[in-house]
Amino acid sequence: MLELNYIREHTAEVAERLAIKNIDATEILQRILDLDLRRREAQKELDDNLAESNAISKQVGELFKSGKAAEANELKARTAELKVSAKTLQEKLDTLVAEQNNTLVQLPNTPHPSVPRGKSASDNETVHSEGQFPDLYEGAVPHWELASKYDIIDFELGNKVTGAGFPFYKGKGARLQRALINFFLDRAIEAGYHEIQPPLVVNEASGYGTGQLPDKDGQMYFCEVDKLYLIPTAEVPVTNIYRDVILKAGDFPVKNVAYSNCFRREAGSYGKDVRGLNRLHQFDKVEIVQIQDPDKSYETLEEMRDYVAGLLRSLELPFRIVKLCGGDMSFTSALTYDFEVYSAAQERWLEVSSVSNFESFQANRMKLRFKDENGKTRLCHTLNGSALALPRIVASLLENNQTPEGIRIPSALVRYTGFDLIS
RNA sequence: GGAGAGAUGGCCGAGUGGUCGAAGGCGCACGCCUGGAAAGUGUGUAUACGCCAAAAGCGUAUCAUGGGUUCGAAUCCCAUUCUCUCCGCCA
Repeated sequence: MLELNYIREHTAEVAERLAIKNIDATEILQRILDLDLRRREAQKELDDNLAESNAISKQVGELFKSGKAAEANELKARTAELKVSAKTLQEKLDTLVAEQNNTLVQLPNTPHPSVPRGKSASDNETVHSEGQFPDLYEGAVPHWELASKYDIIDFELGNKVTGAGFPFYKGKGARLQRALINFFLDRAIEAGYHEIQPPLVVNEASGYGTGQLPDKDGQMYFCEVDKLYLIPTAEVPVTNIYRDVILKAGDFPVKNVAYSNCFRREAGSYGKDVRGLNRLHQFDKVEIVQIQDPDKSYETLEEMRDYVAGLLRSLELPFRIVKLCGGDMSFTSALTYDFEVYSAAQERWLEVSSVSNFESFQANRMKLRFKDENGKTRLCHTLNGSALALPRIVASLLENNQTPEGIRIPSALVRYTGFDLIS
């Protein structure tokens, strides 16, 4: 949620930045300002009303104490009137506040001025690419075929036991999963992140805090009886640790890392996008989350970007970094870098990480604040990134490293897998 | 799942109808003391919104949440949520 005060003082700038996301916000911003004006007016009226009745109550108490019951009863008549008007004024204020909030939450985050304009993924800007496409031998196949050839991932079994999008990992496939998780966690800890094991289900307030609710609730699995949501990413529980928290300036940067299963309904997805490991309902991901001083969050974003690039380099995967254009960015993000690895047998780029700065957008929803050097309470900036999401990494590892003898494991992983070839 | 107890500030904890945003303690910040530190000591220490050009100041709300009683509620009543203890079940 954008900050009301910021909108009030920088209306034109907010409109300009939202235009990068192809949103003409002038009307809605004007509506927010109008509502704000009316809200303040209503609050003033109500406050004055309550102030008067508070004052009278005090007098009444004193009169009773000094035995002047008659005078006290006279004053009581006035409070009866005030009570009625207070009720009306309160309702009016509540309506205006609700309306203002409802309008405010409809606005997505303002993109950073450097975000390229554009409508769709094709307008994204590739800012970096690295690594060589492998020369596959004649007879190389996509990962789903490798999975069954070496019996390491079983999609059929997943279909039987649960449903599509819930594969079993078996033998060296399972071991590879565990190796990747440990590798990613160890690297994050070396980089100064604090390891967290979060709950995999969260309540409604948490879903709201990171912005999955109310707009994207169809994406999450929901336990009706307990009113709990399965997390679509560890970002949700890990960021919500700091809901309603006021940090000290010295606490920055807060760096947490969490491995978790992620659950996504992915309603409406189909075709080659969901083939094999390309899109699952349950998958593994290591997520890095930082909370930072607003003045330093963009430095931190670059640091996180370099960190993720380092991971892909270690895995010897060809990748590119894409700066998302306004039209392709998420609702909550101010600047996002997507990382895509090249999966050689499918001959396509697979998104394996998304690193974003949310500025104060999530913090405002969550009331995540800090006291600056002057003792002023301000909103923090939040950032997060996948480091990394496993399935597509596995897909490209399998495809890119396949040889007639078997699948070669990159050397950085061997001490985690305990084998260097899947055959 | 059954029975009971409880929810107060960063933490502990007092407060059963008015003068309570809330005693006391701890913690924290700044100062004094000290060669330095500890101890001691003094002051300060919630959040949001509003009024004001702004600061100071003032107003309003907030003692789990929502509603009610009352001129007046942290305090009384109702509902909800959560936590704890005991029993049952269980990795």
